[in-house]
Amino acid sequence: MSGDHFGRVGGGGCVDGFPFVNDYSTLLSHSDQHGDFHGVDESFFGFSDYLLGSADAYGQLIDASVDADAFRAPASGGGGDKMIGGTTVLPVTPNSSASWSSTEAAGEEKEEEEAVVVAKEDLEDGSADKSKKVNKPRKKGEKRKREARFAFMTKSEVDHLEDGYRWRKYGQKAVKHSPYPRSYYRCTTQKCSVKKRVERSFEDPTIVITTYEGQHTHQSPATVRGAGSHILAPPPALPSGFHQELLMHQLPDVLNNNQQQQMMREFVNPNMYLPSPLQQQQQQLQFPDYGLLQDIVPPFSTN
DNA sequence: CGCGTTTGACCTGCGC
DNA sequence: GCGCAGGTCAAACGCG
Repeated sequence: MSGDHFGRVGGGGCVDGFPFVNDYSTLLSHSDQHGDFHGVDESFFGFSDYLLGSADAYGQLIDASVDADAFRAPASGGGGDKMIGGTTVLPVTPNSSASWSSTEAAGEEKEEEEAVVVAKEDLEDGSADKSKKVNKPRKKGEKRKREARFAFMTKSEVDHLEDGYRWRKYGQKAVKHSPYPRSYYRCTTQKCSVKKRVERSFEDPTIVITTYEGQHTHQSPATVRGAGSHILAPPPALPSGFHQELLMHQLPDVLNNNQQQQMMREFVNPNMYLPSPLQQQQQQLQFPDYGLLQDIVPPFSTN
């Protein structure tokens, strides 16, 4: 456990000096998948699977780098000393060679560009052949593109958490061994291919597991419209007593602080990053029970 | 009418 | 090769 601690959520609502109205305990997971992503992929899906699996296995997964007891706590419904009283962002992917260095990230972008080109060609060439419903044929041997992912658990009564972006649901699937379905969302902004999956933990139905994939290529619509503060307003549809707590977040230790911060901003909402601690404080105080994603970001913004 | 959701069908990757 | 599970598509539908 000598991993880099690049963020710590104080149990009393303090994050490295940043006051938090909620004592979010966060532990996110992230994976970067490109080339032969097997190792990383496994770590990611392993993580997901463990979330849905037994607590023991769950503990096993993170045993290598994380205090299993602390990790297990969320599944127990956050009893006792508030899940991970002081959450430590801990290294994951012990065996993973995955890295999120800027060079690799750039490589992935390139890969993605190529994918887009291919898709375009398919569209033009195969426009006449639309008999096939789904499917743009991929180059042979080409693996399905997977963008960097970023997952976190949230204790929430609502499945789809507001994060400032607009999402369109494009699918829903039953999850094996879980009574709760998994929903698939895509960012509605054109040219933005960010996706997100939302599912509920079957072990603790109060926990929502959200997985982002890809990076937004635009500003948050809400931010653009509402000059920054709009997105922080609680959604009107929130039930009374709405409560959500971010349970976990985890970033690979191969990232340095700057990269982690960057990821957080890109994955979640780049506009939620507020350079001024005072602004952060004001916003958080203003909306104590909402905006989990905003609340994730500050801890990583404190360098 | 535009936008978002629902839902069944289809495709892909992977393990056996 | 086959079956399963995850992921995606798109028509149909609902809502404001």
